[in-house]
Amino acid sequence: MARQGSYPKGVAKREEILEKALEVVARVGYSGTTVRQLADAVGLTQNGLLYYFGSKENLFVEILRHRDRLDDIAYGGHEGDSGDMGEGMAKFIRHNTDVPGLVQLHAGLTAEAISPEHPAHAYFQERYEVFRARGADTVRTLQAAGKIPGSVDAESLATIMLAVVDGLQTQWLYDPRIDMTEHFLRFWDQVGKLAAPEGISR
Amino acid sequence: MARQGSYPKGVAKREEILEKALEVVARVGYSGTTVRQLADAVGLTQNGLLYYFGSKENLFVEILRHRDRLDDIAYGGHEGDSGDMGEGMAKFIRHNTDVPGLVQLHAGLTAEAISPEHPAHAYFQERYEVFRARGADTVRTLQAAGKIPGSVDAESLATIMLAVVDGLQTQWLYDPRIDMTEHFLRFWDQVGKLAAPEGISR
DNA sequence: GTCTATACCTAGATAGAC
DNA sequence: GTCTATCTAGGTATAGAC
Repeated sequence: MARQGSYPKGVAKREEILEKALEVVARVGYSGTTVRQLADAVGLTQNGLLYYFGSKENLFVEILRHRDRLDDIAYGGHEGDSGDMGEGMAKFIRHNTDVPGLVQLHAGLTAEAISPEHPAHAYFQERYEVFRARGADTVRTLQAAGKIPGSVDAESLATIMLAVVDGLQTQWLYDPRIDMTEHFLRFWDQVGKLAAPEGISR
Repeated sequence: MARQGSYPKGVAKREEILEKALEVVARVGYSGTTVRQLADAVGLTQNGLLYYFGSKENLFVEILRHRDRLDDIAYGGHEGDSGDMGEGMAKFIRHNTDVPGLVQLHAGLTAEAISPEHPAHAYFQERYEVFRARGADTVRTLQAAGKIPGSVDAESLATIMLAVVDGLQTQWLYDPRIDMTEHFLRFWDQVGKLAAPEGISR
């Protein structure tokens, strides 16, 4: 079907829209942003823009996917460095502090897409699953290395960690004085202490 | 100004609307619910309903306040029983499992009301503050009783606990197989273990 | 004080011209 | 690939009946 975007111009415009949209969302906030505003920002009419993404929701999902790709490169922390799981997460959180618009978009869409019919539902559902699975894997690696006790349930810890990150972001959005990174590190510290309580090794 | 609702009939109708709205939201979901549907459910026109609450958002905030009052009575856990902080929370979470519509409403509005201009913003902001303060107080009580080490920052633990609850709810909304209560209890268990690591008291 | 009817506005989506 | 025109849905404001 010769997918749209196969022509250089279209591809470039798509990119431009993604970039600008991010800027606008960052400034205006997610719920406040309308398609028209975004269209204005790139010199298109509403429908000129929708031609590229089909719908508002689709555009926003694309923004998040775009971010995921970038983050995955920057903070992926795939191979090897699982010893620094906490520090990797902390870096990621710290980075998020600089892009409140994105965080708001993420939080907003997450909530909106809870109904299974929502166009963005699959994206988030899958994202949660992937992150939980990855997290659990890393935890198991840490357990094998003796950094986390084997008694801890890997899936559960991964789930809780994700919850902490999500939850802290919400609170931060309501009160930017809240230091997400610090709170997360305190949480992670406690997890670490479980392995080596009060300097007693066993 | 002779506030509306000073007449018995109005008061009763308000109650009825609140109840029915809850039912509808529970069934249709938050984002799917329209004012017209709610109006139909209580045998009013759209504007007949809006007469009572002014706007859609206002109505929803009222629903949440209403729930807060009920929950506060049922799971408030104010005086004395702070020793069971975790169990109290767990009960609350377990209860939420039975009212997914409410949880969805809460999650949806929380995200939507992040912009400071949103009519529900103040409600959530204040709620977070109150819950953090209350939680921190309880933590301090537990510390005084030696159930949590003094080295833990009470505010931080309260913040994290709130985050865990919020975050678990989101994941649960995306996948009801996730056992929020169990995950929360695991989390809380670990907190407890910090005080008595591996049976070593100090 | 309680409620209806009407009219209005915003915002997203669709169809078809260019 | 982009625009104009048009449609629809849903929330809101106002006037006034009961």
